Amino acid sequence: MSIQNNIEAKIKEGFLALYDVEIPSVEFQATRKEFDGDITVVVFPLLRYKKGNPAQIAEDLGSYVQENIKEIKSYNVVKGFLNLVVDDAFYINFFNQIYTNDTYGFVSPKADEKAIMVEYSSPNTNKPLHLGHVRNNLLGYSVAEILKASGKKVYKTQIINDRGIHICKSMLAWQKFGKDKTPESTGLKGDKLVGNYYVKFDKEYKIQIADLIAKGKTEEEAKKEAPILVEAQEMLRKWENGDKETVALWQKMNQWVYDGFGITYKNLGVDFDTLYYESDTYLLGKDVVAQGLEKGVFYKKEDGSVWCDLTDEGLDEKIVLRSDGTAVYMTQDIGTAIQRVKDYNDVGGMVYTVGNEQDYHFQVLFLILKKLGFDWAKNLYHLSYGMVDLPSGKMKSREGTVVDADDLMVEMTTTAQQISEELGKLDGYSNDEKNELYKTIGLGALKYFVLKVDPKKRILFDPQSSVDFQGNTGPFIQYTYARIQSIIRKANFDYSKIVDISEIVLHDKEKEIIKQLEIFPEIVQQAAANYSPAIMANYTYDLVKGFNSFYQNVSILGEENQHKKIFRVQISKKVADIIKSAFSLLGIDVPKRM
RNA sequence: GGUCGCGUAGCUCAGCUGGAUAGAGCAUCUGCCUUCUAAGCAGACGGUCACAGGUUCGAAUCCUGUCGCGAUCACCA
Repeated sequence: MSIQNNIEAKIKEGFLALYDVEIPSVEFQATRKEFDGDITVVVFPLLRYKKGNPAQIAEDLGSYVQENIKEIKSYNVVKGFLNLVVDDAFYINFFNQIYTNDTYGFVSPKADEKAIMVEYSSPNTNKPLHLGHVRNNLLGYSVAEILKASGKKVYKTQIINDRGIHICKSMLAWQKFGKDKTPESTGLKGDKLVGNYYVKFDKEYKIQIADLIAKGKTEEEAKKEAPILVEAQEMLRKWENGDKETVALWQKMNQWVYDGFGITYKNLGVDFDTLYYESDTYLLGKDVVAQGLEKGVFYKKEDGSVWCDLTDEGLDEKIVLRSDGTAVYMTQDIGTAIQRVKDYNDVGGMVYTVGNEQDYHFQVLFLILKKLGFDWAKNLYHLSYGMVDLPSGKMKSREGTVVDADDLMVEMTTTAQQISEELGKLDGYSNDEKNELYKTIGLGALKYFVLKVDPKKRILFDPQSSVDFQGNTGPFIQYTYARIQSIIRKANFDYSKIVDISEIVLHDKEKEIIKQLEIFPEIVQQAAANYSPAIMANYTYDLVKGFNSFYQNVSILGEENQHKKIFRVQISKKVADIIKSAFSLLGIDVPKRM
């Protein structure tokens, strides 16, 4: 039983004994540091059950608790707050208990529990990944890892948007303007090469529009009639009809893109358990629509199009099948969701990592799946995140105002290298080891920068001022980890034995750290429940701040009392372990030195 | 216009399932490397928690309205 549960039970018991009234719950908070104590009982809410002076009630309860719980050393009352001082022995015991637990804070998945499928990344295959995708990837990966740690079985997946008019645009432009160019011949990453032709298409398209307008067409007409667009549409029709040449070209260029993406994913450190391709799934969902029609979930309009009426739910009517019988985006998403549960029959819920411009779409999708009667539909979550904006505004691929994912990672690594070289602490490291470290630090800075912010908030990224390496940053936390590794390397004595409670008196800083360690399992659960890597990031920062203060103010290896020395090394090691665990949930590596 | 989200220090963000005097980092300014890594520590400065009402013993937090910013409301994806 945790100390808090124990106190809660005794407060209830005491309340009954003192006032003959039963209370349903007790409100706790950590004691603010300007007051003496560890745990605080807020008495105000109890006044509902027993009228009186809150300070007096606090006094009575404090006295009762102190007498009945041996870990409560003393108490004091400030207004309606009952501050309880917990005995050192409790914290030392607690620490001893978790010290050797390598998976502290993590819950292993239960055999009979349903799995969650987490979708993220889901790029279009006509252009390279940019900073927006980076946020998506980091969020999706991290939430998947956090869910795993919280005790869920997780499948990571994506739906690759590998078909459609936008894909045909880059295919067509390549055919027209770069037929002999390949990743091999140009030395370009495949996704970059293909992306260049997507931009090229847009340029050509704009020229043709201007041309048509000059010849007297309206802008609207020009946009529809530009020959290059008409050709792209024709190409899409050919693809849909299975035209051999078109399909072969599509396969070739998509493969270039996949090879490029593969490199980016590897560098970013994200992975997937299973992949879905839109070219396989875009026709799915039509049967379901037919079934939904029978059930009366959908209805048909005169022109043959099928709709779902969501006006009762405060939403609009939504089309689920075109009048010509073809699928729309919504049809496809309905079909894909169902397909996934068919493929992985232990899946009981899904998380979709998609930007907040699609909030409405997912609201509708989830509602429709519920109406269709799928029991897993209640466990669908849209992990909606804010856009990443530049000081100049929104990123636009076609206009070349994007921050490229590969370039960004290189820049971060270079910055890490510059700082490391200035500090010059890496004597004895080989070039390979150094380069590996620069990557760890650079990516750590980038990932932490992105993940520490609440997902639903938009991020402003200024390439000029770039990402910090000091203060509340990834490298700051990595640095603390590296320092602890240094202590462990230097601790050339046996510190494996558990320290006896009677041998030491806790330093305030040590107590702070143990309290922080105590809440780690709760933080994992909280981060999972809120789908929020930011909660994990901010926790780690608090833990590290506490440790640094300890490190700078208290001697560890220089401590003369052997018991204290051992205990301090153990605390340091445990903090390092938790940093590593917490950062692994954010997808961030930690270095042995830096 | 309807709907949804956001608005906290000069800047970037915590805190939001209501509790004590609203916290960090960056920037600016003071100290601290003959002692375990100064990417650090200790401190100073900095606030009408967008605004106005309401609920409550108590509101940055919950409710209503206003303003500002963003997204969305396609037989596009």
